[in-house]
Amino acid sequence: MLIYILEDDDNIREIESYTLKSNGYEVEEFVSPKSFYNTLNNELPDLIILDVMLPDEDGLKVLEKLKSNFVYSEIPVIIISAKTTELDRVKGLDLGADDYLCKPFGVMELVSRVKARLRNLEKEQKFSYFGIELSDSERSVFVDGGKVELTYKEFELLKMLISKPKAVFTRETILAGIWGYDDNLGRTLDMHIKTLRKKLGDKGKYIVTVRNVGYKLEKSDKDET
Amino acid sequence: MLIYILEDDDNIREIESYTLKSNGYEVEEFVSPKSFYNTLNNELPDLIILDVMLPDEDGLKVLEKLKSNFVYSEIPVIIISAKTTELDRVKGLDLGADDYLCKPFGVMELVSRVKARLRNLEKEQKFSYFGIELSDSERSVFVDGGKVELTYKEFELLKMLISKPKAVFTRETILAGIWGYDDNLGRTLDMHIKTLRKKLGDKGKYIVTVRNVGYKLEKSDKDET
DNA sequence: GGATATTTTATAATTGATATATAAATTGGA
DNA sequence: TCCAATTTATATATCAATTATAAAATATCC
Repeated sequence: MLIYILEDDDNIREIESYTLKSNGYEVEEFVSPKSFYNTLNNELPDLIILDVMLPDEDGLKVLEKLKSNFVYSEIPVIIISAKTTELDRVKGLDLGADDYLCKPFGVMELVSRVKARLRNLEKEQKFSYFGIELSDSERSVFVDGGKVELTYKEFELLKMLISKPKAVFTRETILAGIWGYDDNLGRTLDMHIKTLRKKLGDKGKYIVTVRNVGYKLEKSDKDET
Repeated sequence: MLIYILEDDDNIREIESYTLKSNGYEVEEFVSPKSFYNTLNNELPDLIILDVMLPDEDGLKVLEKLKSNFVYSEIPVIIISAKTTELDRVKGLDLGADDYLCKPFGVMELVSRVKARLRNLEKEQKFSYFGIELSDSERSVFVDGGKVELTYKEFELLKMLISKPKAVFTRETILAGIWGYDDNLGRTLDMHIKTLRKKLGDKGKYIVTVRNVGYKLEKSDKDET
């Protein structure tokens, strides 16, 4: 589990970082929004810890940007701030923060709140849909009991679709979630849909194209079995 | 959104209940774990607010039971407690609570933290009107329980109309909203209204032409059920 | 460096949107 | 009540946009 910390105070940042690392998390530290944004473009963390009072840019501004861009909006954000009034907390939470911790904070509580936010991700996820079974922890896929070898992108794609069968995922959502793309040019996604369908055999047709929108996983009533 | 409150103190429970209700949530109040469990068997809430010090059974015990049973474990639980030390908070969170709020709490913060927990669930939109059902996330439409396949424009059109039944949408509004047109020339809209009516079958006549203005979705009194 | 995975490019196939022409319905006025 | 004007409905053929596919090029991983 990868955590990004954006905090300009060296002392506090090091306390946070040390605490989380000793609890088994991978941590990247950032002093300014600028370097934070740069790294964010390369790799997405599982959680972000955000200070409010930063030198260049208000932490709440950073929060707003994160939550308004669908590439980042699903990443949990915990604000840690010296601004401690109820109004401050409400502001932060209503802007989309997932938790708000006031300075000075206890390191045990920090860990517990981080754990609480990551709980859903960390537990073993298994999905199944009409003969297609996917285990996240094993990174394995079985179709009608037979193992199917998928590449990284194919697996991520199927995982996204099977995580919520029948729900339509737009091309943008898929490209953002799996590729980290903001803009959609080529036919890369089509390509992976094609190979994934092929590898799923009969069940390949459960991946349904929703023209002008994206794709979904859905077994039509007509399909036997 | 349905919220269950388990809290034995009448004053506090009423404050919580009143606050949440006035923010648009549906609330059920429980004084004892026993009645709480009974109702839980009948209907699952979207969120649970839990007091720690209860007469019969410790609130943390209740929490443990909830989080160890997969039927309930996905429901977010917010603890509200007079036990306010860091250790208390850590205990609650580590047992699986999704948030921990200390008494005395501010009602605004309560609402913000409830919102934060429900944020992911709330965005699913479903509309229905006299046998016509539309799910936005699935991009599906059912008429009298039978699935109807709509094209992109047809779906957008029906979504607009069903989002506010009986309200008249002018041709300009529709063309601007769905086509992005500023000016209205051809018969494109009529065309799509036609195909949409056809696909809705019997219910097609619920799309009413308002001459010189536009269209609306409305079942006339004459139409049998 | 070789095998595999991924992306790009080019082209084909498919589907849905639109324009045009015409028919039908509605309205207001004689 | 009928007629003319206006607006809306319908049918079809064409066009445009989107998606699928195949093959080649590039990147990535042992």
